[in-house]
Amino acid sequence: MIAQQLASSIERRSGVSLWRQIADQILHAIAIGDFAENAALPPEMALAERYGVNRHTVRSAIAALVQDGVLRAEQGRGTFVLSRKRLSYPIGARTRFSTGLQGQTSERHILLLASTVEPASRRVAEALGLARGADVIRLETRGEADGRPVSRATAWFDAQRFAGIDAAMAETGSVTASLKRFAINDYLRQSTVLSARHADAADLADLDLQPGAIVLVTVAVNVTLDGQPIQFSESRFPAERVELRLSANDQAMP
Amino acid sequence: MIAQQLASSIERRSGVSLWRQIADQILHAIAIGDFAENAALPPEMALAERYGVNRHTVRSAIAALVQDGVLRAEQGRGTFVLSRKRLSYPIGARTRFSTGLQGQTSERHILLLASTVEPASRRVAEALGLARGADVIRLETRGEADGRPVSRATAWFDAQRFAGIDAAMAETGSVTASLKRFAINDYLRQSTVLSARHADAADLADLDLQPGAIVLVTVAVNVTLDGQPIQFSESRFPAERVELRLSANDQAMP
DNA sequence: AAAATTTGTCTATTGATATAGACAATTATA
DNA sequence: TATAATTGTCTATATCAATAGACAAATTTT
Repeated sequence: MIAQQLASSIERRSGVSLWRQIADQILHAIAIGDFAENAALPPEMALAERYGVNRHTVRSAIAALVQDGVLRAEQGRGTFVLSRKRLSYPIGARTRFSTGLQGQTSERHILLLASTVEPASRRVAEALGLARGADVIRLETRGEADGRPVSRATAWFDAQRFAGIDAAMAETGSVTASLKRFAINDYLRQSTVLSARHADAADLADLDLQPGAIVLVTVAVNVTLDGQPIQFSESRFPAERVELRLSANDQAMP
Repeated sequence: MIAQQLASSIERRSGVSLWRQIADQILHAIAIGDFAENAALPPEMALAERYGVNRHTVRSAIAALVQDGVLRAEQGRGTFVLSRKRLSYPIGARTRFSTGLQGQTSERHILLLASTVEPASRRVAEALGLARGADVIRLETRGEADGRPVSRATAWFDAQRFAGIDAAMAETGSVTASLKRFAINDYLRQSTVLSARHADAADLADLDLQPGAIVLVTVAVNVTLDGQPIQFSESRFPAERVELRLSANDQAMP
């Protein structure tokens, strides 16, 4: 009964192994709340029947999720759900990392992984309104909530105008706080483009994901109140841990 | 030089075959515009070296994309990109299917696949403000642009208030037009929740996707201007064909 | 205490995935 | 026209994924 919601369709000869497809579906069922924390998964034999596969194939899927810290298997008792539901990350004109997750986590912060100065690519130059090849600062950051990585972002700033923002980020752990040092007390998200893909090797490592994981990708431009571009960024969110939420209030312009 | 952007990281023993990972990366590179239409892919040997795999593995990836209509291989010449960039689907308080894609496609419409009356699940009842088990109409639709499926949606309406909306949808092919028959001339999107997952078997068939494809999922509630819930819906967008765009204007409340 | 349920481990076999090498067929280039 | 570059096809082999069956180990139920 509990698992009535679990989808039961898998594809053979797809280039994606059956055990991974099953693992993904279990993960999805947990993510949308079909299984409460500590709830028991259906027995291996029941899952095998449902998906029309061998018990060992189900065991491979479960083993991967146990390895991933999502499930806990106990001999003689059953297999149980460890991980909580996905974080709901609000997104809109006034998207801010820290305030957005309030109430869902007890602790959250942004970690600066690396920063470099480089010539602007076409894409970055266009977004920031700079000449192609102009110096930009690139910041690589990771967002963490309760010790779990929930985002991995790459952000670009005009190197001339925002010289030293890397140090400010390292110190404050906040984009909002860092921008205040450059006399920017408020800013808006001008545009956000959303897509999804499989995580690449670097993201797998940085976000502590298993191969085959999906990331939501947002490409965004932040602007000052009078429309000057400040920041161009690409953020990756692990789809198994985070969902993005557009609420009416967030969508409203200030 | 052309393929300088192509990522070159793949994971072994991940449950996802190497040829599928490579196919996904090529697809992604095309989707973000790294390859223009009719541009030549690097030769098979070059790709094999870049990914550190055998040429035959690259050939499997290319074969899948040729089968999928994304690439065209010509003996002696090379392999060329057929498909265009992703559609950019605007999303916000005033999301409408048809108007949103204007300028990007010459033709677009919504097809009603099926409709049924059923008791409301917990999720649907909560969203629509109905008692659990109350009758609701479920519409299954597919959005098409220039003959290509670009969305697959399931929508629920209060069966009492919107009796006959299935017929209206079949006739008009538009949610906006159908709602006008019920004296609703304007409506807003109250909330949107975004996630991503692998397409299930039904979506693979309906959206004409290859196994392993990723879909963006939006769960949304539409309300009247005074906040009464009208429609609850879950839409799936093939990530390889569609990206979702939040622009400042779309985010603004009217 | 006995029986039933459930996860854990082992062996064996089959099919899909990946590697390796050779050579043919077609097109572009020197 | 010869040469190089590129895709297409074939054979062979190794590894991973999936199936099948049997039984052990731990826990819960009767």
